[in-house]
Amino acid sequence: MAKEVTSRSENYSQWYSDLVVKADLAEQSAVRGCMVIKPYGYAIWEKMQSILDGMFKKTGVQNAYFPLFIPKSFFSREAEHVAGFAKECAVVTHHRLMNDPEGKGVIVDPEAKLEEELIVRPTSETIIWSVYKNWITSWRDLPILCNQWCNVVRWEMRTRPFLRTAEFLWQEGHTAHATAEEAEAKANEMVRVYADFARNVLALPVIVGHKSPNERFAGALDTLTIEAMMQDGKALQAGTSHFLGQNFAKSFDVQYTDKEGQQQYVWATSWGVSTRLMGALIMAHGDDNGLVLPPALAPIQVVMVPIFRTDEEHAAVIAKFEQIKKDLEALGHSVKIDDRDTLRPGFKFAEWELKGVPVRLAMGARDLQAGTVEIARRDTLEKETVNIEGVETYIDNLLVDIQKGIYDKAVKFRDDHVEKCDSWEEFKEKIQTGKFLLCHWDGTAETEQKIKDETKATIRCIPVDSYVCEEEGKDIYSGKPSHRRVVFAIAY
RNA sequence: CGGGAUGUGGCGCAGUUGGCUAGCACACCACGUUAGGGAUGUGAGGGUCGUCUGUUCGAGUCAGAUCAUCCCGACCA
Repeated sequence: MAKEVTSRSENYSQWYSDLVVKADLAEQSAVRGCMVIKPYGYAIWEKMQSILDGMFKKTGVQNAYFPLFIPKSFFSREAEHVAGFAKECAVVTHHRLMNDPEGKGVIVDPEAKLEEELIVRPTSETIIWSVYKNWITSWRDLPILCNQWCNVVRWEMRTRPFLRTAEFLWQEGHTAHATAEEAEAKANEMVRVYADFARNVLALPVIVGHKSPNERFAGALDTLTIEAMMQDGKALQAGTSHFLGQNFAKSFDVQYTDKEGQQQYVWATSWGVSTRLMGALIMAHGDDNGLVLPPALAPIQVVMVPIFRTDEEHAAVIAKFEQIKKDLEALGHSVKIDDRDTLRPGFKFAEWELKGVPVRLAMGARDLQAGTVEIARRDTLEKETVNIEGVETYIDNLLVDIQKGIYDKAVKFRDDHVEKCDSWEEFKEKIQTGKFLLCHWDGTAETEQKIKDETKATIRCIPVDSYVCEEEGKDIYSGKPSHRRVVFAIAY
């Protein structure tokens, strides 16, 4: 029987696409560059949402919702911001359809042309700041800490499931503060939330750092990022948090009266993560048998597959499963008994592996006799048979183990693929083999651009927690003096 | 938008220099035997070949146009 998933070694990108489809996460939709997220894939996204949302709320952030459509004129207020998005927007020009008088089908009613076009949001800064203007008049109104879960549309020229789709789901937080310090602290706090989430829930060992000016968000003074490494050694920007300074406040004239009675512009941040996190998860942990979900994220943590010949055996196994299920649920775990009687056990094993369920139990006549159950862990594919007594405690511990195992494996992989590099010749060669290279950089956009032109590698970040390397040296390309190393990699 | 490629049942493909009722594997449906790692036998159903126009006695096959998709760039979370 042929493998469902193409081997990674052949073509990583093909492997990834196959995995997305075969694991029942998503499929291509009829709309260019968009995808249909299927129930199983969406359950994973929902879980991400609920965990993240809880983390946001602990920092005082509240959810809100702003319109999908943004009047075109809003975009003309922040020049730098628009430069970053104008090229890739979907624009609504009409509001009505009509029957084609010439023949079949419907056409856009030319009478229904909008006076002002509406832009389908590529991000909501402009509309949110036009609203914030009315919300903020006094220092007592600050800070404003809002987040919205929504979809956005960017008419990308090239799309890829979960990593870059024309429409994607995300959350975008937008905050307004009285002082620069407070805003910067918030941007920093939120990137920490992302890093914690990535490491503890997604088991992704991300690198936290600042973006170089070239790679910054349009309109930001500083962009913080979490950068993850995929199994082909390429980088994926998994989340960003921006310190926007007073750019948006000035463009949208958002001022407050301070305690001294002076008019002041507010300071802003924005931060977001998207369904791209799903892509990160798949590419970082998946193997040739399919998805590997960390227990903290898995919508189903334990799946149970009964093996039986007769109705009596079936009933006995299911009864045992029900008991274990109850015990596991009492410990807060999500469990599924796969009681489909039309499929053979081997098929179910393969299917649940494809879907990445962390722990699988199998029980048949043999086990009923012996009072045991077979436990398989998805991350290592190891199987063992344990006594049914106290199995819930065993699984409880096993899930913790698996979570740690997946993370540790990813950390090891990353550490094995990060190295210092001080020779330009070596750089050109090694960067193509899927490595993060820690190199000196003279801090100029020119050098960064030249390196990008010659090798496609970009500065992923100037790290602030892992791989921090403050030391004197010479720029790898220009030879000019440098005070620290930065992370170079080829990115998705 | 530049370079390359592809459109044939649900998915993946074959279909030669135009020729007869468009084929294969998988999936689907029915029945039987099976069930500890993606079972198997028999039978059944489903496509008008992306779209339009042309050439021809005859077009999935040739020509033109058009639409769509994919890959490689530029752009980007």
